[in-house]
Amino acid sequence: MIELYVKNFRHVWFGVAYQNQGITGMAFSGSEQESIRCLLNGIPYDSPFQIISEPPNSVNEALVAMKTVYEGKDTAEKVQLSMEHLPPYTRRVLNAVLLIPVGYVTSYGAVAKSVGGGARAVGNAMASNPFAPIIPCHRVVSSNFGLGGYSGGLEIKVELLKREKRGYEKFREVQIQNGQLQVFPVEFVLKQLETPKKE
DNA sequence: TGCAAACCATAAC
DNA sequence: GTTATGGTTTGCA
Repeated sequence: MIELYVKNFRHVWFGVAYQNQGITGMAFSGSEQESIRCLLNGIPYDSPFQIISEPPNSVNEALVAMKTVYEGKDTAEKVQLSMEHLPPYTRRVLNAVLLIPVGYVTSYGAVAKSVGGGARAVGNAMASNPFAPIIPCHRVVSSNFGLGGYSGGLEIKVELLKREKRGYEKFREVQIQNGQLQVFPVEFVLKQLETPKKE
């Protein structure tokens, strides 16, 4: 049995799917219905589920963590995610993306270089990320610092990035499992965003 | 700048 | 097996 939990923080509905003592998916949106719909999207069509109001501790922590990331604050605690149901490559990508610090972004190609595979494959992994925004796929953008895409809508992606602005100026590298990943200040994206289109 | 061709894991047939 | 499909990238006119 899959259990679904949704909770409203300041007009945003955060939801978590819980199965076998583990968190298998999450979603957020402006309406309760939509959040539940997204959660259901991530589970097999005919699996039984129920919506529950009293979440266990781990779920509650996840909900709070989601809210924290959503608001652009620095995340303190790590949430335990179960990714066994995901394809191996997707898992590698998601684990790498998880290490992108607040205030920085990277590109699909850069992620690809650090975990193997190609940029488009990384894009696919992002598109199927069940753990947004905890796994910060919003911090992955095009190589030219264009936005790229976002399943939840590009506006949300921009909002999240704006809130994560930290005033960094230089790129840097972070250690991931078996390599390094270049990350760049989120400002690079925001700046390019406001460059006026030329007439 | 714009377009075409390479790129690569997954899901769907 | 094979094909189709992207939240890409790069090169070249």
